[in-house]
Amino acid sequence: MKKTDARPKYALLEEKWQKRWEKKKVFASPEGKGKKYYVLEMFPYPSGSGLHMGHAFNYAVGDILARYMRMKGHRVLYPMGYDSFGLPAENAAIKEKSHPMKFTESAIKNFIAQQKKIGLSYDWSRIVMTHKPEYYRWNQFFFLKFLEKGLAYRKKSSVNWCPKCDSVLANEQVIKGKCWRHTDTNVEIRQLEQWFLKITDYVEELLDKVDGLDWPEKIKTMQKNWIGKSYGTEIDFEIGNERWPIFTTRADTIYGVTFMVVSAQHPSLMKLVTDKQKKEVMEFLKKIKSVSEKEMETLEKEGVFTGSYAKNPVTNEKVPVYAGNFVVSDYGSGMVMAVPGHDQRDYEFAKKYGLSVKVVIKPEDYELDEEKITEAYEGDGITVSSGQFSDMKNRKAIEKITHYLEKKKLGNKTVQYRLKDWLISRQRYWGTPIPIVYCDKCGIVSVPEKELPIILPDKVKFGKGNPLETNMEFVNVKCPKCKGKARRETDTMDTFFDSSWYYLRYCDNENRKEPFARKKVDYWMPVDQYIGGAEHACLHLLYARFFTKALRDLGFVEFDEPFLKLFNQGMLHGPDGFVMSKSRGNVVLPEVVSEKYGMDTARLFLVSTASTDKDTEWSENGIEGSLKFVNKVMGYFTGFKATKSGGVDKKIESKINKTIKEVSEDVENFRYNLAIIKIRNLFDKMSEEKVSRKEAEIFLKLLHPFCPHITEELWEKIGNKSFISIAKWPEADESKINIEYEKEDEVMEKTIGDVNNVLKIFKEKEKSASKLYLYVMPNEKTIYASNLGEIEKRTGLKTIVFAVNDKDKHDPEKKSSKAKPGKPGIYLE
RNA sequence: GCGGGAGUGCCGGAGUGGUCAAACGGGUCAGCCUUAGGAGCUGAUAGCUUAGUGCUUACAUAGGUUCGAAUCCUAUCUCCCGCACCA
Repeated sequence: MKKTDARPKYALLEEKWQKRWEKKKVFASPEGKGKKYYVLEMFPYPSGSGLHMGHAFNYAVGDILARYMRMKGHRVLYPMGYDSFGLPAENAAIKEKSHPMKFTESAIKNFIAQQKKIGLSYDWSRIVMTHKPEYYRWNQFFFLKFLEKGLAYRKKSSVNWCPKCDSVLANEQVIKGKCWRHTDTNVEIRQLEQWFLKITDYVEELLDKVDGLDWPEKIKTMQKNWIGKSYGTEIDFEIGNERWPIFTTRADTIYGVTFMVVSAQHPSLMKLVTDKQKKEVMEFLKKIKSVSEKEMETLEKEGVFTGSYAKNPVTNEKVPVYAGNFVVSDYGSGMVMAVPGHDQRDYEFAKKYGLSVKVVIKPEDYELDEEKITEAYEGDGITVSSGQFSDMKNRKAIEKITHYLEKKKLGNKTVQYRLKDWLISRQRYWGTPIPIVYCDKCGIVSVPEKELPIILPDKVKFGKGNPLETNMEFVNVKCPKCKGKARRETDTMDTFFDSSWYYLRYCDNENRKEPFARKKVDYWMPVDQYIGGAEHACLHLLYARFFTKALRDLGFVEFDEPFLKLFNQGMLHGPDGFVMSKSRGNVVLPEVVSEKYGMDTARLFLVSTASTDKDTEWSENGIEGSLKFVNKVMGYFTGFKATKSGGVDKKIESKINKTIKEVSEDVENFRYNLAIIKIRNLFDKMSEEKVSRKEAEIFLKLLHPFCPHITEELWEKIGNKSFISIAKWPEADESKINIEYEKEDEVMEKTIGDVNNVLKIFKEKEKSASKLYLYVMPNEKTIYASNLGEIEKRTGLKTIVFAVNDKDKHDPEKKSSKAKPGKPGIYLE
């Protein structure tokens, strides 16, 4: 019962300050002179369930930094907004027979209220919501600009289709063959005509500039892998009378090709299938389609002969062409040359279908016997049985063979990327309408800029298919060019389009004439510190980088990279050990925690258990400790009496300056947990000594980023009229830091420890003592004397200090002879 | 399979060549205060040993480098995360 009574005390206080901050616009961030600092958290998708402790943790991390930077004297831009378009709102609305608009706006309201309760120092006047026409009209605007520039295009191709989303997905949204939102739903491949953004135009820059970013290595590696650059050779094989290009990184093994494999999903597969083989191939295709999800992971390599033969361009040998389930259709050209001697997958396939294995590379230090090998040799070595290319290092052979092919116009050196163009069409309602009209006469026609925004109509029927198609007023339009009958594009944009530039809109969120004023963006951008989870490594973070580069080339911005520094805060796990999420049902709500302990306690606790970049499991086991500390601080300042000036304690002064220095460094490096330890430590020292008002204020300032509400309250209580939120962060005076004091403390600790140890032994022997005699070096006498109170308190003994050379000291057992510098003789009685 | 990260005391976790039996918090135990305490304060919390000492064993496991390792190297095991039949 007792534990829960923190709420009334702190709730009122929190509310009071939150209101004052808002009323006085303490966190407004106008442009101006002085250094700017842009702290940004990935804006949330406003889900109906509101935010939980995991979000609170994320935002607390940013808020602490923002508050620190503000006090440091920077002009801090710290905004919040909502990624409010998207499928979940649409689905939830359908389920609850509501409208996504209604659903979303109430969710946002709820989010804002919750975030305000956490005490986050956002400049709310800069709010951005992507579902508002004032925002998404600029999506449409940018889309048209991209189209003009050739960065947006429409193409029919195999696309990922999620049957549960009822929509296509970008490659980045397909995870292990499943939909990112529906992890139990297999993504299907469909041939559709869709809108793409040419992210591949920037593939080289996206790859190159990753290295220069101050981002976690992990994220950088993930992006690089996603882009997946590999060097190789494109080689034409003749099948029938047609040339079929394939991609390989191992041109050196071309003499070892014994068959070819084309992807079973290859769009032109049937061209290769002879009449005789048709039946067999069809059966095979049917079979691999029915493979369940589970089997996908351990799938055996399977295939079927197509009936065709391919001519090896170097050897002129004819090898059979198989259709196989292990060849990826959309990488390279969807067909591979198979070299079972030097590729394990090909080897397995060859063994299964009785195809021959040829060794054309042999290791330098041992022999390979074609007949006896049990696996492919994938390493480097010397080429053998390779005609004019025999007897050379295989790496060299790659060059030679490629060169030979280039000369004969049968192939060329190429680079392959895994990255594909970004598919942005979605067959769903709750998103930005794509500003395009299809005219029978004129074809694809852009909506003129001055007609923007194309407003997403309210009235649609949800059910099967794309809801926008049910609103005829929306669909049926006049062609902007010929004024004839035309049909509006009903696909909407991927919401990652929205989140690709929201950070720019914060800089000038109310601009009605343009997406943002160049001047303002120049002032604030790039983002100095971006904070968010790692799950966006290959999604949002990649798209946003691409967008920035595209906008740069369109003349909208001047910089290359949007986010200079990225910090991945750890995931907060629920009490059950799993990542906290509504769907798992293990969420802990900030309101509940705040009610029990107060928000400052919760904030303090969240960032003090572990380093903020590590995953943490939520448990209230330790929160009592934070509450105790907050209570102690409150108590201390309630009865605070400053010493009159002149009574400055050098020791405290040293400690304070050291703490300022270290806490500043810790905060700047997200070592909040360590900063808090040092703040607590300082507090312990301060509460033992006499402290001036200035010193007390420094303590409050150090604590403020973590516990903004109580520090405002106490700041006011000790006589300040302004806000501590915008007070100046203390500067450490390093000349005042004296390590001698620390040593003194250590000596004192050691002595107290020794005394307690003796006491313990006394107790075991059932002896008792009430007096402590310390025999110290003459020059140390004052140090011990000044710490007498401390010693008495912590040992519970009446203490008398003698210098070893005091003549009339009480020393019946001659313990004074044991004394050394920093280590007094001890006698108990 | 590839890539990234991690394994520390009863627990959460600091610490990345000596100042380490290891910060800080939690828990537990003991003492004080007290009518009582779930509040506060003090101490203890690897083992043995001792009037404040000394020793042994410890930072996943096994080796190694070093005057010296939780910290560096090698191998192994375990866990987490990302990618995954990319030719």
